[in-house]
Amino acid sequence: MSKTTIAPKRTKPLLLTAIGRVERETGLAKDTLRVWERRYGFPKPLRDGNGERVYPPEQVEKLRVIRRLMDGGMRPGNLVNATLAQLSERFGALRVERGGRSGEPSPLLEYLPLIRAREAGVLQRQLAHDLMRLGLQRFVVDVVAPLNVGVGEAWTRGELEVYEEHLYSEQVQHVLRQALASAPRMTRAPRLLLTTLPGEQHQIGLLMAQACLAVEGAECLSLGPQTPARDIVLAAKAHRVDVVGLSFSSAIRLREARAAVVDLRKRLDRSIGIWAGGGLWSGMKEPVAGVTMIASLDVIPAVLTQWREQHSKAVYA
Amino acid sequence: MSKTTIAPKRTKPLLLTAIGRVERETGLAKDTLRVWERRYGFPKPLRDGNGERVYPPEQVEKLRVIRRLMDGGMRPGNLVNATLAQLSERFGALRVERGGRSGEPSPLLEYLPLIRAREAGVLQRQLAHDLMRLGLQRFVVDVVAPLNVGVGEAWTRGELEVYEEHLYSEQVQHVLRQALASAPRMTRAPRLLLTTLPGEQHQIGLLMAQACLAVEGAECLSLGPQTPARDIVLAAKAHRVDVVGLSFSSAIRLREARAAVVDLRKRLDRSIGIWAGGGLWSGMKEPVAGVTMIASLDVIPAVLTQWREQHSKAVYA
DNA sequence: GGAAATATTTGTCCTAGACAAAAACTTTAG
DNA sequence: CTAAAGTTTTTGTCTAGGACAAATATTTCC
Repeated sequence: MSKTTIAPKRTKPLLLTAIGRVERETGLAKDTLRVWERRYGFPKPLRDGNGERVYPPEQVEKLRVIRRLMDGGMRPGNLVNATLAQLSERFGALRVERGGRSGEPSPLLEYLPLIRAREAGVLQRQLAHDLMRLGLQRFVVDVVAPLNVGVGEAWTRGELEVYEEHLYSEQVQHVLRQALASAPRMTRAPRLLLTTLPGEQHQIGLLMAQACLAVEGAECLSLGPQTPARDIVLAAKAHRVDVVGLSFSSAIRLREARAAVVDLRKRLDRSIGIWAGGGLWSGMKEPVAGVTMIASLDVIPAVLTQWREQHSKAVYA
Repeated sequence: MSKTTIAPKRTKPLLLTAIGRVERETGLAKDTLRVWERRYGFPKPLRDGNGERVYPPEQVEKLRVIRRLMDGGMRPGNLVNATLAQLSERFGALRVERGGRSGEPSPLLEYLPLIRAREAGVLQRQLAHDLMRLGLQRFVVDVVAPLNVGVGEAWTRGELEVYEEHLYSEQVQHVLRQALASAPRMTRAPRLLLTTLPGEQHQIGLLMAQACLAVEGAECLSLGPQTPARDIVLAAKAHRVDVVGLSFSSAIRLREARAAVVDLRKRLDRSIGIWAGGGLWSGMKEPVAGVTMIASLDVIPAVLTQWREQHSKAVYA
């Protein structure tokens, strides 16, 4: 290189975002961003001195909105060439039926204002209060679970900001962990290893499951979120667990999740059960062989009972 | 298409892994995997019917080991053409000086056996005991922080499995959250918004910071990990915080972290401070303008005091 | 010894084409 | 009118090989 590089060589203009960063911020893969540009003409990033894409903030913002509408079930083809204003209007049209049954007195009505008002303290106290009132089991099933669905939907419809959802998660997690810590530690069978697969970040599903299981006396060992399949196999072996429990929020693609579970089933010793739970499976048709699907927290006690019956038979027969 | 597609079209052979999954499992980008194949001849995946790469498990395993050695500072060029056995030997040669000062009576000696023995219950009791004995502040600074570093190093050297580290994290998190819940909730200035940037998953750093800050009476609001810059800005505004606190483990590249912090500084109102903490910054030379770097939890009280002094001056002067 | 210049290594980005899975739409049968 | 079966469109992910700058290692010079 010559010595004429006195001028700063690559001072990226203020706030323009490279493709890698856009991928991280929007969750849209680099390949996807490029193919949209080719097909739909949006996004249309500027280019820096090296011919590399740089995205102005408005485009990143619009991508974010599109992503959100897509999470609600819309397809990009119709979205990319709409204006931001037009996109905002479409939030109302999002399908709401995700959870299924409605009409019940949802805790959402009570809690959503608290989340919206950003009253972290009040929110936490209300949660703690409901926990006291209902007991851990009912609190999880009747309050936290539907609340989660509701918050997810509200977010999808654009009624909540990301940070409001983050704050909510944090409070719920705090309350649940506290409750778990004070719950008596049982050591009845089955021994369970709880975790999520890589890509699934939501911890709350895991905590809810742990709570329901702990209440029923099962011995839980949680690895936290995102354990690679290989390490789940190793851990299950090392800790001699009877069952591996996996949690899936509905924020993940059904196909991928299915494939991952099938893969794990292949790698894991047949004597170890796999229980796959979470909102994701509620819409599923065909089950995976050798895997118990738990579409709702309600059925955990039944699944446990069944396991214990089968297992005691196997042992004493 | 003809109707001769009676034979199953694309039954992926058992346990072979497509490039997307390898990316998720090893953390190596698709581009990187392809460029290594071109340059070094490893990995050398098979091809499926469509000419797409499928990786056999041994290669994925080796990639995982390589990734681990690279996290310890080695470079791929020398690693990719070594056998698995040769790679194992190199774990011993990893640089150990990361933390800097050593020779202190490390809690690692006491705890590592517990983690290794997979005694979740004992581990948690020991942590709780030390918490009682030392108080939250000292517990965090003298036990959890060095323990974290030690566990990270042990993992890097191949002395711990991923699932052992996961289990450790989960226990520590539990104990810390419990302690935080029972700590009195102060409402003294400054108001802090705590979170991590996208890509930084480690929650423990965040919790440690929260603990140290809570002890000093600062009002903390944690959003949990991985809040996009845009949402940090919105949240800081909505909650009228004085300072945004960010935690960085050393598992992230310094350059990217720096860029992200600089970017946030640009977007955030100048009246709102940014405190960037975590193991990552201990090796840093030049600070970022307008950002307070907190290389160690020790200095949090001092930083708080300083902020309070400056701020009271500003208000009453 | 240490600083400066040079060389190598390495990750990320580029283009533009291909194809299969999923979704939407159309047709056919009961 | 519903349901199954077939067709078309939409969409994401994969491919190849080239390019380049940042990071790291090595040599040269004082």
